[in-house]
Amino acid sequence: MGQTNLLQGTLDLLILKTLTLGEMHGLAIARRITQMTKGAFEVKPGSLFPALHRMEEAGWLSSEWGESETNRRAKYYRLSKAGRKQLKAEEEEWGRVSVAIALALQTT
Amino acid sequence: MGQTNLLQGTLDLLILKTLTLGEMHGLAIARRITQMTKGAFEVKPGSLFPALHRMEEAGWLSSEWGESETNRRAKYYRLSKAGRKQLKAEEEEWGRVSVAIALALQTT
DNA sequence: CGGAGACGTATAGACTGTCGATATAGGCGG
DNA sequence: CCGCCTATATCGACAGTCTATACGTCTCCG
Repeated sequence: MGQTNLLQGTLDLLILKTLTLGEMHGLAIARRITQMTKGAFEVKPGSLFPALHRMEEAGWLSSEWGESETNRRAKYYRLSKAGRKQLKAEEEEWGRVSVAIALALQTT
Repeated sequence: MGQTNLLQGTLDLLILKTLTLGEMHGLAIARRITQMTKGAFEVKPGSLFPALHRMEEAGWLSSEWGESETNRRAKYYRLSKAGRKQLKAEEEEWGRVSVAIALALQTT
């Protein structure tokens, strides 16, 4: 049993949300997620890149090669229109799920 | 793409919580979860039983054959001491996770 | 009674997503 | 020039969920 396993299914949501802040390259997204969640989530490369590729495949992201702030070659990702729609859907889904579980947990 | 896919990792939590209401057989647990979450989650047999077996294997539950209210043979599950401890841990974990995601989602 | 259907448990197979480990490549500094 | 950091990438293992299917048995009803 790992330690800070992030809930399956939430990674897409976090990536999409992060990209609303502007285009960003892979590791920068991961860092931003760690930061936004105050360190609660650490996204490992082995999870991040498969997710990015899958999401690009799905048409939610578009990408473009560029250069990072530190002069390394980096692939910049940007939200597509479909991605924005997906984000909205996943935010709503998250709302439903978290309310449902909160409901269950407060049951005496 | 199924419809009401429940987040991986939350099933154990919901089962453990349900069993704090008293011992219960498999399908009754599933029905109770649907009810506690106001229909948001439907736990299918193909998810439920593997989970129950896994959790019993882990020592969180104990089981005993008996008879259901409708006179069918049914296996009654009960929380063990370790199960109560596990529930507490998972409740806390859920708290951390949901706060972290809420934090990320409210980021402007 | 005899068949239909509901109840309850169970498993197999496909599929998806995460993780750890490892690899490559280029820039930067000593 | 060599080691370290950044950045992307992939592979294999693994866990957990879903669909579909199966089987026994109790109840109800014709």
